[in-house]
Amino acid sequence: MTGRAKRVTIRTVAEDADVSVAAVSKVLRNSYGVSERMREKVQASMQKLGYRPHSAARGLRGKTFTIGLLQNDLRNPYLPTIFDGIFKGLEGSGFQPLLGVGQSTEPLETALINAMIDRQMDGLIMVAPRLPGEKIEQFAREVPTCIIAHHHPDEDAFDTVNFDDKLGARVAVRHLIEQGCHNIVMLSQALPEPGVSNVIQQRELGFIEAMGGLNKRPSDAIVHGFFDAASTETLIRELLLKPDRPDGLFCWSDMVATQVFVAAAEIGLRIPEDIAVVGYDNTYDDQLRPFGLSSLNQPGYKLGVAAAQLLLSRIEGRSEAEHKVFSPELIVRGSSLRSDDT
Amino acid sequence: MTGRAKRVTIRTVAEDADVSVAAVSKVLRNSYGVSERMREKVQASMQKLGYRPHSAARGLRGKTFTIGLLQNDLRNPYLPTIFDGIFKGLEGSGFQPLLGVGQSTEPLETALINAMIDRQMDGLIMVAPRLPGEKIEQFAREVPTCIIAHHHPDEDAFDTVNFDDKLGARVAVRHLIEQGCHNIVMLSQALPEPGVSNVIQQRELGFIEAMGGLNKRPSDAIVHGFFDAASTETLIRELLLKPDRPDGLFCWSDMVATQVFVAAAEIGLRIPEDIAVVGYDNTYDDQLRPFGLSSLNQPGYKLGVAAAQLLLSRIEGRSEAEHKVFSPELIVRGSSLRSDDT
DNA sequence: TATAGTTTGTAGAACGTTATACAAAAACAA
DNA sequence: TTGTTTTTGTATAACGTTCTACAAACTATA
Repeated sequence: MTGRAKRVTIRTVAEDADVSVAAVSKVLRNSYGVSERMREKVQASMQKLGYRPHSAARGLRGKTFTIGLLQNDLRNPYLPTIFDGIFKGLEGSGFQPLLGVGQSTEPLETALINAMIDRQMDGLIMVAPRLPGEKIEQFAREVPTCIIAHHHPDEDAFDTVNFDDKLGARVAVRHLIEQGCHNIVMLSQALPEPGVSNVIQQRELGFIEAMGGLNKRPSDAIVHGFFDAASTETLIRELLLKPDRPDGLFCWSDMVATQVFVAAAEIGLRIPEDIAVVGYDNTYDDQLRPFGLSSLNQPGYKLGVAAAQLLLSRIEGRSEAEHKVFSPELIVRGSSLRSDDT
Repeated sequence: MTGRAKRVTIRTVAEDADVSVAAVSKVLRNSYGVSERMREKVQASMQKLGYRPHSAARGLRGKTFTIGLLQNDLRNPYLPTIFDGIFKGLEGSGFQPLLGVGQSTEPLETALINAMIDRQMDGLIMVAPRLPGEKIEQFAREVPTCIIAHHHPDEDAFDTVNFDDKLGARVAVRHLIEQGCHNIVMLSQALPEPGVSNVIQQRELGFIEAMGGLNKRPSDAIVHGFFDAASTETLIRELLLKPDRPDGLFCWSDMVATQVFVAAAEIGLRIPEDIAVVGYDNTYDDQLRPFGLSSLNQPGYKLGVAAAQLLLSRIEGRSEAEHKVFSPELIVRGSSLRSDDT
């Protein structure tokens, strides 16, 4: 009954406004050489017919006005703040962001980025990609690219936006030392493929630097969790039950920090008296307030806005790379604050 | 230095394999009329040159092999389970899922869906859309569509996949009554635009049904929270501090339920002794175990897989609508379990 | 009034596919 | 052999845009 209506194309508009197809296209892209009278006539027709440009067709020639966003972990509560920033930064630019989920493996990530390039997207923002630098560089040569949360300070094929992860780790360690911790351990995460560009690796490096003064082999002071929560939990339990269990724990993310809370409670260890805990990302601001988790605040929103702006300017033609680095800030709460009178 | 390499097209392949463009296209779509010898020759060339079809170009004629996913709330921890299911269900189909974020307002959602249609996507899966039924129906006539978590049992323009939300609410209320609660309140959420298709509304309806026997006006028994966490928190506090505060709370989602935990702890109310709490979605399985939140389990994974399959079959040509409804299951934990010996 | 701009509009090739219509070759039947 | 099918491969018109070249109509200048 309701016959699939024929799409309104640039041609339909041209006929309706009684001008050439080329004219309509010009109006659309507001390029040089259209009289006021014509512009109005054409715009009226577009309005009337409800014309919307067909981006697949556009893609064949020029832009698709689409930005590809690469994300790996839908569950990480830190990431939405980044996306909020990206959306904000893209608002009003006419570019439509679309998100692809890489599921944390290199082949899937590669396939996804290829898919985006095949769909002729105009720019890419990757959040914490798993891909090695050379691969990203290769892609970046095909399409304007901006990377969030992956350190490539010397790269010139693409832009990066980061918080200073080394600094964050150093600040955390210093704080734990000030609180009287002697046996500080970092709860990190095993990387599928290690590389200094990785945010976690950077935090490890900062941790090692800051621990330089302590008499402990760094390798012993870093424990690597896993990607799935269950195995990480076992690991945490083991760590907390060891005879020489740590009295200070620096967690690579708030997510694992909450797991520590759970495990500690079940084992009967007090936080911060028995173990002081510092997390990372300052998520869970509302939801887990009673835990009072100390954490490094690094508003993802900032990253997102900056990335969007960089990408837009690159699409506009900029070709020298820019690398933005923001500084995280330690928010001290109950989980690491011991009364100074011991 | 590294000149942007020219893209390998179907034409390049044709030349390399020394056949016609049409032939390559046929191989690509494995359509009728290709000899074994030719198929091999062409595939070898494609392999050698690393050919990848250009979907923007494809879109101009036929399919783009892209599925649009509509999501509204990146922060809801329940949704990733749905997406896992969708990804799984789409795996190996050759369709690439891409996610758009609607940000919970109707105009943005409409714009987003239009953007997807303009990009010539082959199918749409919308998760808990804000759009009214007629609008969805309109879109569904342009492109195969499947809706998750929105009840439209009589619709025939698109498919739906849901858990039975009324049932879940009824089960929750019955359980609370069995646990001796007399003053049961539902903590719901204000809807931007109400409609029975909405999941939350359905839960309210189920709640009212089950409360039928109790001597309280339903309108008093349902409290509506807000979209932002902060205002909802204030509301919860007020509710818990009222002289006739509830002794049983049915929360529309685990997210608000955790807020209740926080507020109760700060006010000094015990769960479940003072208030029994039942949540919805059974998220936070790992992370909040110590809270022991009773909740309605409704694995999103199932929804996702089913939706993907329905969509694929619709793309294949099915035209009669299908409406799948699964049953949620109450998982009883400490937050609502009172020892029976009073 | 010529001549040289400048402004306004149009034709039409191109982008990388798909798919229809058809020609050529091979296989079969009489 | 001759005709009839069937198989295999090709030429080419779309699809909806963009954009370069160019023609036509004005304006300004000499």
